[in-house]
Amino acid sequence: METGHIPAESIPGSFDLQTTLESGQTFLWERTETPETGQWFRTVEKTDVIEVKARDGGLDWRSNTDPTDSLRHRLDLDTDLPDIRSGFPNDPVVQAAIDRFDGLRVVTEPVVPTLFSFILSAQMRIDRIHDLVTALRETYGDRIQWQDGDVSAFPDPERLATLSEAELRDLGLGYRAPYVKRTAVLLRDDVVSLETVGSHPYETAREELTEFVGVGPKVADCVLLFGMNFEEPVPLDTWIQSAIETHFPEAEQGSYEATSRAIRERLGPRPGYTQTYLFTHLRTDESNT
DNA sequence: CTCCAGGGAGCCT
DNA sequence: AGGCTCCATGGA
Repeated sequence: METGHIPAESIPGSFDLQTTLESGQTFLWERTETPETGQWFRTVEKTDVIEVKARDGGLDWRSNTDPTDSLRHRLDLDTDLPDIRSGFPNDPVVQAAIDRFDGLRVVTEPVVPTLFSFILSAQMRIDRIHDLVTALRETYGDRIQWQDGDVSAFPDPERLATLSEAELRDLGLGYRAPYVKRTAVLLRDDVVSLETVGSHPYETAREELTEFVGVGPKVADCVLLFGMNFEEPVPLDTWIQSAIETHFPEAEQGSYEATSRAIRERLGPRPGYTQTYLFTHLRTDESNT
């Protein structure tokens, strides 16, 4: 096992590890918390196990490989966060979100697990999405040997494509079970290439992602924002729709496509970042203003 | 009991 | 293109 540290001085602006990993952007990390060791987060990327812990504004890490480059990319540690936040619109609810969440960053997680995660996300609470992603990992993912017992990687499309709809329903996926299987087949057979999608402009890429089953415009936006490093997507989920009604009523245009363009214009140069702050704020604020 | 959760597919006009 | 209806599951 290797260990190391990513110092705060190398990160432009602050970083809140827990909020970033537990705000519904990614479902691929497990939190392990003990009084002796503190709060660690663990994920598996192919055959690499990566563990991180916040310390002194930076990150301690433990891994079976040097994860520094991967972490900097996944957790957006090279982005000048104060610069991003200063571009947010001068709107009361947006400013309230900024005040509450200091070091929230928008992740770029491995795209295939992100795609399946957000297919599962339809009409589900965030804790349950994480539970289902974990169930998929632990039931059908490859085991990677690690310190105190094995850990599980997210199963690849080839594996998921071999599963029956009934096997997926047994995990609690409900009506999303056939979506997962059919999308896995499309990926396995390379009917839709994620690499090609990623090379196209935002709206084209979103349209192409909806060729997967269980992927409409909202899920596609989440995949582009949290898995493919696009800056434009503003996923219009129930929370953001509600925020539009209350705070940006003129952006409501009837259709997803038109409303998406209108709200994007109102959220500054990095709409996806603004959206993530808004979503995290509204979802966790009881007064809901 | 009802209502809701980071929606989308299938089918209708 | 746009509007309906149905879809599993678990928690409040």
